[in-house]
Amino acid sequence: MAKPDQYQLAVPLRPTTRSLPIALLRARETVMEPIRDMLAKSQISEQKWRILRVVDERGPVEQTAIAKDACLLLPSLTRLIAAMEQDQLIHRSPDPKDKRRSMVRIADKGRALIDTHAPESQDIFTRLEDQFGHKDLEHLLDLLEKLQDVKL
Amino acid sequence: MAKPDQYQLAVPLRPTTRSLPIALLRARETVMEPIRDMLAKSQISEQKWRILRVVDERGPVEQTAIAKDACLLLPSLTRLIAAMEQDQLIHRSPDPKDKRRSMVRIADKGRALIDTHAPESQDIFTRLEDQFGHKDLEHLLDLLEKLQDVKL
DNA sequence: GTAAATTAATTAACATGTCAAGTATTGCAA
DNA sequence: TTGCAATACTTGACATGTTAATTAATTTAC
Repeated sequence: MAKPDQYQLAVPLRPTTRSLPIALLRARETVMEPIRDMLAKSQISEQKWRILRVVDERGPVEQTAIAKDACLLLPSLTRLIAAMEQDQLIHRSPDPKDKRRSMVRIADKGRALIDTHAPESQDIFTRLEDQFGHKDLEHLLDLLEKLQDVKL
Repeated sequence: MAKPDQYQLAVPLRPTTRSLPIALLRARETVMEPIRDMLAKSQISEQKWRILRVVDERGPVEQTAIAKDACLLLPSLTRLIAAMEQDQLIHRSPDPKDKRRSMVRIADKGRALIDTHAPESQDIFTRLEDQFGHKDLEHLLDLLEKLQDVKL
C-alpha cells in the first residue's frame, strides 16, 4: 500500500515562520504599529518620515543616496521629494559641481517635525526594549546590520 | 563663548542604522534582491508569492487570515485574490457555514509554481546561510519570531 | 577632443498600499 | 424575537511601488 507521496521529489519550501523575508516583514509590522499611530497625528507617511530622518542624518545629500538609505526607488522618491518641498519640510538646490544632481537638506519645518516626535519615538523604543529585552534587542540590531552587508 | 546648542533639550533620534523598523527594512531589501530576480522570471509579484505560500501552508483558509499571515491589507488582498483566481493559481469557494466568508485554496497551477521555484529558493537560502553563518541565521529567525509576538 | 557609455533624475503607465465608506451576514443583548 | 453591534469582505479614491522609456549632464574610451 504505497502512498503516492512516497516518491515525491519536490523540494518543500521552508515554513513561512522560518522564511527570512517573511519573518522580517511580519516583525516589522509588529514594530510599526505604534509608529504609524504616531505619524498619523502629523499626517505624515512612513516614507516621508524615513526621508526626513535620512536627510537629517546625512545633511545635504543627493537623491540617489536618499533612495538607498530610505529603501525607496527613485521614481517614488521624485514624487515624495516634490511633495515635501511643497510642504516646506525639505529644501532642494542644484549641485553646482554636477548639474544632474540636486542636493536635499532638511528645512526648519522638517526639523521641527522630528523634534516633535522624538520623545514619543523614544518612548516606543523603550517599551519595546522592556518587553523584548535590552540584550536581545541589541543583538537583533547587530544581526540586521550584518545582514545588510551580505552580498548574494 | 557658549555654543547655542549648549542648552538644547531636544531628544535626538536613534541613528537610522539602529532604528529597528529601518534596519528590518534594509535587511529585507538585501535578502529580497535574488528572490525578486527569481520571481520576475514567472511574472509573479512578491505579494502573490506570499499569498501562494500562505495558502499552500494553511490549506483552505479565509481571506482575513491570509491578510494577516501575508502582511497585506484586505483591500489589496481582494484585488490580488481576484487576479490570482483569474490566472487559476488559486480557487475560491463560499463558506457554507458563514456566507460572509470565502475559503481560498491553492490550485494545481499555483502548486506547480511553488514546485518550480522551490529548488532555486532553497539555493538562495543556502547561499545566505553560507555567507551569514548557520548559527547566526537561526538565531536571527528566533529573534524575529519572538519579536512578532511582542505587544506594544 | 569626440563618440559612446554611464549616471542622476524625471515621466508615464500600471500594480499595489492605504484609508474611508459601503454591503451583506452573523452574533449578541434587551 | 428584534434591533444593534461586530465581522468579512468589497469598492472608490488617492498615495506609493515598480518597470520601462526619456532627458540632460558627465565620464570613459578611443
